[in-house]
Amino acid sequence: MATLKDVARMANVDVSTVSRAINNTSYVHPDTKARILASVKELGYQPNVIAQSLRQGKRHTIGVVVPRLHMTVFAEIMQGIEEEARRLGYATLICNTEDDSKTERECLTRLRNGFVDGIIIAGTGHNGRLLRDIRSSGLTITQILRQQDTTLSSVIVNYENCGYEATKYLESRGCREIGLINGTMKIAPYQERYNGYHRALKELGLSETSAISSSPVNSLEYGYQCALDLLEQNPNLDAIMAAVDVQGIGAMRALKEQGIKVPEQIRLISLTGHIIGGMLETTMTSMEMPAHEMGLKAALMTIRDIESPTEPKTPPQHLVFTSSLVERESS
Amino acid sequence: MATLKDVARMANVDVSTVSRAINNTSYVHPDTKARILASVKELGYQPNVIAQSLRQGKRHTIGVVVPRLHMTVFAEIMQGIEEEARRLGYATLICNTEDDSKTERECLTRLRNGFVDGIIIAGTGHNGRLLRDIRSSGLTITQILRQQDTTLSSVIVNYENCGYEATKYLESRGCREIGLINGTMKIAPYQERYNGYHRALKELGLSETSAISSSPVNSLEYGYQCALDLLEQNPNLDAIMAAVDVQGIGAMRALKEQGIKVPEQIRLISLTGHIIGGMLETTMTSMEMPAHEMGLKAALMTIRDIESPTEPKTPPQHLVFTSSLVERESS
DNA sequence: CTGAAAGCGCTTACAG
DNA sequence: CTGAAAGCGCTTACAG
Repeated sequence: MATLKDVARMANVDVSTVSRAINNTSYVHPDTKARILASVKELGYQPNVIAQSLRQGKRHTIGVVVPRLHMTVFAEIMQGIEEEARRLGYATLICNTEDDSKTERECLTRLRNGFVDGIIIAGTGHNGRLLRDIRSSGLTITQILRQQDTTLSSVIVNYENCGYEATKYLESRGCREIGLINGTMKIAPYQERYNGYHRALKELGLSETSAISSSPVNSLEYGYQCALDLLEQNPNLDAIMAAVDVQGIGAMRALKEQGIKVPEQIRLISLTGHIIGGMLETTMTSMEMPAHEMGLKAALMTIRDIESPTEPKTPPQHLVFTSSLVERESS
Repeated sequence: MATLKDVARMANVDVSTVSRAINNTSYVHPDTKARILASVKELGYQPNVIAQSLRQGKRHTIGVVVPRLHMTVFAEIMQGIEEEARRLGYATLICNTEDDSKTERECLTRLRNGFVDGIIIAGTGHNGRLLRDIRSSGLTITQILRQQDTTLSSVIVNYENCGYEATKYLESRGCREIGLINGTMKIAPYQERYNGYHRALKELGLSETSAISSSPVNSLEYGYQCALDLLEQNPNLDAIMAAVDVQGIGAMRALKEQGIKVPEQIRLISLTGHIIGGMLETTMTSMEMPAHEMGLKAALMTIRDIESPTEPKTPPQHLVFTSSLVERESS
């Protein structure tokens, strides 16, 4: 790769002049500039972003740390983040943690040491200390979808309300034995969805049936397994709420194998719907969040904070969105 | 963030000694070392990888450029790549292009200028020149799944055979009017799947019915639209081959809406299956590739080449895998 | 065993 | 309008 020095030599000027000509950072005589740009072109010069970063202390890059992208709402959020970041001149680096706290720690450690100016994370909840350290070392951190720490900014959904509304909806459709497929309560959204479910049941005078399996939470198998568990726990089950879409898909398969008809015998609803719900053989009713917009907002908040000149950084901001019910065939 | 200098000052030694102590790069007196490590701990020192990279000319990072992760086989390949990279001490940065050549160019340009030592790419086919430039500037490039350029290494599947075998299989199940949902022929795998399909039809004396829509190739809508097109083109259609899973899911929905039974009236097969196929209401027969292993191999090839001391780099290597048929309910 | 110096490729006050 | 110098945070020959 050609460097500034090579260009300078070829154009017979100092490297500083080349830098100025390329970045339009101060006036350069048109003739000189022309000569320089010709050399740049001939050598195919490309600035080394690593050197720029080191020098400027800014990398115009944000890191995004998510549990999974595959078949989850994170894929949609990611698109929003990328779109907004691109618009504002930032690149994005994605890291998958598979909801493993050790992997997450590795990702965070790598990102903090110079790769990025800020981090958007849907965390495992196990690296709270590290996250606060990173924050206080000057990087911007925004929590997305999972608010594990109120001292850090966040863009989330009112999950409690989401679980509450879905339960009320099912009851209004005549269901009395409503089961919940959930995830570990250590992760905020799962805890809150459960709270909403619980509150609604109490108000309605209904009793609880819920399941948590041991497979990775965001998997089809998890939903499949949990659905079978629910059926065993409660033979009179007449509705299933799945925390996320993939669980719902797995549950649908389990019901099919048991010869149970959806929605005739059991109504099914996903609490975190995304695009696939409308394209299944039996389309799935779901609570849907404005994922794309949430991504946009998270990117905007993050970049604004990165570029804010105030020190210490601005206080944490919390943006709460609401999911809305999209009725389809499964309920 | 604390720097080497801070640690050096605190431990009363030179920065070079700190560097040596931390990296175990030469003997340091145990007492000095202890003092240094104590300071490191107290200051919470973390090396700045940007500075390390600039200095060493190596970043121990590979970039992965893919069209999409969401609901595609790339998600699975990605897991393989990440697993192997991690094992070998490399980090991975993912870039989504959404199969847009402009976005792809931006990603590549950003990555080349210092971010990574090598790139694994499933390309759009529109930046061949840029890729060769990057290659000749010293970065390792490995094509995954899409071999657009034989002068660059690749890890792919024998798509021609895949299309051929699937067609023969459907014929053996009694199908005579076999439709193909494909993607743009400019992308190698689509062209090759078509070739295999075509070859089989010719051998069997059957005629062609195929569809390409205008939505993004990897989308549910695309499959849905194409299925409707196929039905219109050929009222006697008795089988559909979808290039990828999401297309197959969309097609299944279209058939359901038309009141057509799968597999009784139309058999359905996906040429690029992954995990979701086994969890649908009607599980989907598909040709499956060893995606995880392909990811491992791509990462290994890439990192081996990065670390190979020979200059110019080793000649391109091509690894070809074969898909195998997994029979499920849809056929 | 450890320090002083050079340098990775840039940018940016400071002169002139 | 342009050059010379310093410095971002490291690593690594070179001395001693």
